[in-house]
This record gives sequence, structure tokens and C-alpha cells, in this order.
Amino acid sequence: MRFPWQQKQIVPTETSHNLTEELTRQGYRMTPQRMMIVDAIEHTENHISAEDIFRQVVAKYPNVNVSTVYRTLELLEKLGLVTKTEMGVGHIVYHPLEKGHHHHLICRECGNVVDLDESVLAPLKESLQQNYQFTADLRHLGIMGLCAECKQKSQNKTANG
Amino acid sequence: MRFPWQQKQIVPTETSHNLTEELTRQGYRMTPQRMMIVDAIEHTENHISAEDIFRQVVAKYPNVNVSTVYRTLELLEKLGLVTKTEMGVGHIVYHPLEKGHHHHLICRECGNVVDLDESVLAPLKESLQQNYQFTADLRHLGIMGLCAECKQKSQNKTANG
DNA sequence: GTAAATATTGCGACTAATTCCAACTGCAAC
DNA sequence: GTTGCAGTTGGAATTAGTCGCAATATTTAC
Repeated sequence: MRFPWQQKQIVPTETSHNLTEELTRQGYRMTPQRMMIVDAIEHTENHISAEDIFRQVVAKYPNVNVSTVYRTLELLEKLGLVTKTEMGVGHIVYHPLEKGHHHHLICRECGNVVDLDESVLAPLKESLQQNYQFTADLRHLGIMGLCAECKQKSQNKTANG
Repeated sequence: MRFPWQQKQIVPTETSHNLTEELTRQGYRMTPQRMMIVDAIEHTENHISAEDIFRQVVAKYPNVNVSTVYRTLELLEKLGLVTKTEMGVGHIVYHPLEKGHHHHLICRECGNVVDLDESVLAPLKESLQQNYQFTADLRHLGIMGLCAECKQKSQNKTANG
């Protein structure tokens, strides 16, 4: 019998190479649980919640515990391998740093998320440094607001009603 | 016998006039619970957490329920009377809008909070509107980072160790 | 006054996330 | 092999916050 983590699909793939290698290189163990968690993170299009990771891992190995997922995410974040982003109050998602870190514009009406290039926040970071001697950590930012479409709609509503 | 909410100190004061008046003006009831909650919000120097509000209210009236605090805060926020700010992931605080809305620079080392004038974020808001047609809601923003002092310290540590 | 309608509250169940601790794993030293 | 130990895990308990619902309070209509 093969245990789930011994199956082909959860052996580290090309894309998971970075996270796995970095973990082992720094003296951490690549346990089956961590393999499955890393795999889930790296096979997501963009970002993924802790809950979703847990769901995926549990499907392969039902005994895994949520706290293991959170601990692994905490470790990966500490090592600078994944980014934690707050997408609106209370909704936290993760994504691997190798895919580049950017920000998110989240529409509070339709929930749509638009990625924002890091450079847009550079002037703000500069200004905070200059005027407040504060080194802002702007790697994980979710900015709430209204997209053009929803703003249009809400203006129509006000005008008509 | 007088119930706690009938005591002088929780009758709406000068500063709580706005919130109380606005609530009643819009057809909401000023219940003893709401009086105590509003009172806590308005007698704080700057901002206050839901938990702290609950602690204060419970001290006067032990039967009050947490959910009442959260519901009242939700209502006040909906009416635009208080602002909800995320001070670092997972730590949410509230403050009355009448005291002016500003932003916060939160040092992740020492935890110090520096208030930031709204105008500093105006260029960013402008740029998001221009380049992304996105109307950013930047009223409640807590920016994490390192203050000058802690940055100095961390650089020394790296240099010596 | 009472009755009906509505607003608000308390309670208990639930979720996401964290923390503590005892048990387990892998590895090096003997 | 087995001992010791740091790293890691599972499970149970805890925390902040949310939700549905029945009970209560207030307002309005009579």
C-alpha cells in the first residue's frame, strides 16, 4: 500500500522546487504534511486561503490538523517564501512570493479583485520615509473601494431613487 | 434602586451628543446598552477595540452580550458615525468620525502608532483613480512597517551579529 | 388601558484562527 | 540496536467574531 503522500502527484514538482528546496536548505524537514501544503500553495493560480489549503490536504490525508496548516504558513511567511494578504477585513489569503508580489484592489460591491503593480505604491513609500521616517511594509496590501462599474451603478441608483 | 444605566455618568454627555442625536434622529432607539457603548467609544482618547468596549460595558451592566456590541458597532459604521481600522492583521479598532479620520503608521517592532494625515494618501488615491478607474476607500488604513528607531536598532543588530 | 407590529437583545451554536501540550519522527551519538 | 534530542504533529482548549432565533422592550393603533 502507498500512503497518499507517496503518490506521484504530491511529489514536489518543477514549480514547488523553490519552496521545498528553501525549506530543506534552511534545515527544516519536508514532511508529508508540508509537501501537501506547499503543493496546494504552488498549484493555485494566484492566492489561496488557509481553509482552502486545509480542504485540499485533508482530501488526500484526512488525519492532518488545521494547526499544521497554519504553522506551516507561518513558517513559510517567516522565511519570506509566501505573502499573507488581507483581502478585506477578516479574509486572509496567501500566495508564493516567487510569483512576484503585488497588491490588490478589491471592489466592496462586486468583490472583484484587480492586481496592482508594486510601482504604484512606490511614491507613497517614499513619502512616508521622507516625512515620517517610517519604513512602510507595503508587500501585502489589499485596498478596498469601488470599481468603475459599481461606482457607475451606485451613482445611477442615487440619481433615480 | 437605580439600574446602572440610569446613573448620571452614562447619560449622554456633550461629546456623545453627536452619535446619540444622530441615532435617534434616524429613527433608532437609544437603549441603555447603546448608551453605554457609545459612551465608551466617545470617552476614548483615540481608538478602542470591540473587546475593550465590551469590558467597559460589562462592568456597568453584566448581562450585556458581546453580539450587542458588535451589532451596535456595525450600525454606527453603516451610518458613517464611527470608523473601523485594521491595526495589523486581526486587530480591529474603532473611533468616532467626529474626531477626524486619519491613518496610522504601526511599527511592527515596538507597536508604536503614529497618526498620519489624510493628505499623504491623496496622491495614491488620485493615481488609482486615474490609472485603474478604482475609487479607493482609504478612510481606514493601518500601515505596518518599522519606525526610525527600530529600524536603526535592527540594522545595528545585523551589523554586530 | 390592550393588542399587534417592529426594533432590539440575549443566548447558544458556529467559524476561523491561535495556543498549549503530550506524543511522534528522524537523525546523530553511542 | 537504543538513547537522546530537536523538530514536528495532532488534538483539545481558547479567542474574536458572526449568525439565527426566541424572548423582551418599545411604539403604534385601537
